[in-house]
Amino acid sequence: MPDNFTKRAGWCQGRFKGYGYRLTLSRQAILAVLSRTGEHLSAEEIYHRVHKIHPSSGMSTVYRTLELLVQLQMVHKFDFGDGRARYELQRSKEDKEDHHHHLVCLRCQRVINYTDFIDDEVELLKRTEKGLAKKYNFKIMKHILQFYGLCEQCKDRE
Amino acid sequence: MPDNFTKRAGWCQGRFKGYGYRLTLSRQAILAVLSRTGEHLSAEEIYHRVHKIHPSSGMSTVYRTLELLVQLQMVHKFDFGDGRARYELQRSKEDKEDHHHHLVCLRCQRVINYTDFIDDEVELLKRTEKGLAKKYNFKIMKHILQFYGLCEQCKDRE
DNA sequence: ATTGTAAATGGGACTCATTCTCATTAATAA
DNA sequence: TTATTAATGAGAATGAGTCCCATTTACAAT
Ligand SMILES: [Mn+2]
Ligand SMILES: [Mn+2]
Ligand SMILES: [Zn+2]
Ligand SMILES: [Zn+2]
Repeated sequence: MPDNFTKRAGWCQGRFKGYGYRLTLSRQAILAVLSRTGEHLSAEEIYHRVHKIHPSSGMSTVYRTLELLVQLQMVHKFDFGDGRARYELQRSKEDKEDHHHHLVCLRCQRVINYTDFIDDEVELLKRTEKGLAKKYNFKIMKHILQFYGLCEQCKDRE
Repeated sequence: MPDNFTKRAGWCQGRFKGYGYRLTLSRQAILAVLSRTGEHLSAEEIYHRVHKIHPSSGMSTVYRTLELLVQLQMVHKFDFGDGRARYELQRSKEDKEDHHHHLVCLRCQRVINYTDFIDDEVELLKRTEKGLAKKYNFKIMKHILQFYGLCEQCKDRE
């Protein structure tokens, strides 16, 4: 009986192969790492975890693969403002349960996924997108909405 | 009769001095450049324009001054996803006429300021911030909301 | 105007995330 | 098995931004 992580990794691998790319050991390891975490990992953090599974993988491959996964929309790439990109696996393409936004602590870099208010937000964003697209004749492809501040642990410190 | 740009630059200089900092030629030049543009300039672009006014200014000073201006909230720093920060003068601290969000072209990097829907957006953001602050005991200090896509000129190209 | 002083500067060395290059390896189809 | 060619890993290169420090400059006090 495979656990959820393993199942998810398997599904990802299938999807990946479906696009016609070769499923190498490095790529398997990267997908495994992304599948089994809920964190927002940097390329370096991913590299370290991949290294435990498949020590001969290199940083170049990690970057290359992440870039590819982002392009295939299997992974989301975020910039939380600390100078290094973060990556997060797209869980269900059929959104709803997966769709969330982020709260980022400016002090400890903790990232909280939140789904509260998402419905209101999504509705407003859709409306805004439609209005902007028409007024500026702009094809909107994505948006970024993030809140920054101090988390519970950091706001009282020192 | 000083034009608007000159007036704005003068106002900025006064504000800057009010904080107790020395008004050097480099700083004057940087404020002048920011005052007379509506664009979202990178540090390098600012450096080039400053160089025309005051050729002996260096990049270090441009970066240092921008950092200071951001800290004083006289300038906003943005990341539009192309690997270099952009800077924009805060025009009126008393918001309203100044408050806007951004539409960013992924192809030509053009940035459009828009104020449409701003009221709705601001209201939703305020509500969301309040809810998140309570639920996650998080002190929210700022947010980022940006739309990305293809501008009028780029969407039809090839 | 002159001077004393700390603030600010400029330029070049440095950092560090990411990208590039290229000789070698390995996944897949035949 | 083998041929093909995508993918890799190591390390060099890139480039935005930061840091250091000897020199200069703004400006307050004379
Ligand atoms: Mn997330
Ligand atoms: Mn703007
Ligand atoms: Zn924190
Ligand atoms: Zn464009």
